[in-house]
Amino acid sequence: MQKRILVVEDESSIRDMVAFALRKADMEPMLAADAREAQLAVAATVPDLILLDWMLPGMSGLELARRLRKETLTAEVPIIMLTARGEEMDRVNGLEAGVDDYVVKPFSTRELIARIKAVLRRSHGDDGSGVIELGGLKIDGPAHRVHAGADTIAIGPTEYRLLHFFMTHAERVYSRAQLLDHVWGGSVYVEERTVDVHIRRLRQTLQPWRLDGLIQTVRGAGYRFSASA
Amino acid sequence: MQKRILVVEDESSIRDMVAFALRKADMEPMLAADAREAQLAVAATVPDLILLDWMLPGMSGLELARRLRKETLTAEVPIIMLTARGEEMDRVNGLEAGVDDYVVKPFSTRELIARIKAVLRRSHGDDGSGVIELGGLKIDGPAHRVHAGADTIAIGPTEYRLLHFFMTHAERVYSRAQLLDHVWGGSVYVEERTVDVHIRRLRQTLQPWRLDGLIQTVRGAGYRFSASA
DNA sequence: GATGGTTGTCACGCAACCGTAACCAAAACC
DNA sequence: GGTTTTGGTTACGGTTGCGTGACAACCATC
Repeated sequence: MQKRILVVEDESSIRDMVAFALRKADMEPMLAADAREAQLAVAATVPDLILLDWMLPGMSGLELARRLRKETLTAEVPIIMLTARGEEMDRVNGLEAGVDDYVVKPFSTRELIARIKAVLRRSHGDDGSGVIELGGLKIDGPAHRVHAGADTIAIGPTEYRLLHFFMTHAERVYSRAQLLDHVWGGSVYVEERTVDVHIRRLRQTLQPWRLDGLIQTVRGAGYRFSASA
Repeated sequence: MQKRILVVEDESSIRDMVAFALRKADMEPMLAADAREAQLAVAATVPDLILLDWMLPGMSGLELARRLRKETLTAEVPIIMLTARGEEMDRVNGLEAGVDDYVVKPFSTRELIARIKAVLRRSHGDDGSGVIELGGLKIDGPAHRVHAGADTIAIGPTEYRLLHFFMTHAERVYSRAQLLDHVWGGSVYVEERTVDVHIRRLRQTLQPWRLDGLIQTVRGAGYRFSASA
């Protein structure tokens, strides 16, 4: 199925270049020059991924990312930010806003496409219905349910959000700080070790189905959900 | 290792400017004023990257790009095109001809060098997705994993950081002090000989896959990661 | 206001990991 | 051939990071 990519970029030459590269890679570009246009576009059709320039007229890309994350429609849509050299130090802020990846300008179109595909692959298993199945575990977004084979797994709210984040971002390591930002929402302050405890609880609820191995510890780095080994 | 960049540009002032910038960035310029000179130069020495002006006397840069793509010698060499403003609509044809990137005139030398480096990085196993493959070893940054073929290699935190640094800076010798700086982070003080021990440990973890030879000792200078022999 | 469930924090313990020193092997130098 | 320098290898004490169990605070429901 063709993926729809929303490109929010005020510089027309970059926008056109990206649009062409997307078409060539069999993806459908949606173009917007500023935050307002972006919001209109999103209201019309929800894209599969959003490509967001860091600097935009009116509202910064970061601010727009925050708002999109709060909207129900776009909360789950992955975001890739385009940053110029020297804006890199702000990655920290971006990760707090729930940005999935960064591409530093100047970039080659191949590099950009590779990143987009990587992010889409990560949120893969999601066929658009909101149901994801990975490693014998099935999470049903709309129904807010978790299944292992025929069984339904009883799971608490935080555990559910954590698991959902992991399954939409599989095969990638996230630090405690990143998990707090993505799952708890950057605004509240909680101890980093709290993540450990919830990881433990999640593993414990998955244990009866021998699925606790899906959540792996990467010493010194964080945690990873992985269906392989 | 010095990279050879073939510059095909009929305007001598631009050619000289680019040549100067390349030398400053530790790259070796090869100069050509038209398509014929370019083909002769390529026949003599295959460059690592080709910088091609859109407008050339005799044959258009685009046409030359197409021909170079068909030659076995140059089929894999990345191409960056230089286009004047207003020629932008033709990007479409360029991308179809297998051009890797564009730089629009007028450009700053800094931007040009940045683009060149980005494209070279990609042609060196780094496609921008954070996964690098060199000498039968694959390191996956986002997943924080190391692979040899189908196997996943278990590796400790410091070993991982060391390997990651080596693979992003292959074919170059680094002293113990430099490695401490880059891998440990300049702030903490540790003995230089500590590096030896971690090199040893890294070699040991790679040994079962006969990949320990990738890390070479350069007596009196330091260590080097090399995929070639 | 009692009950059951959920959440964040802490303290403890264990295993993995790290840095250092000491010793051994191999070059390089004279 | 002997000495010096450089790197390889090993063993070990100390530290750190993570898993775990316990617990108080909170919330909703009855």
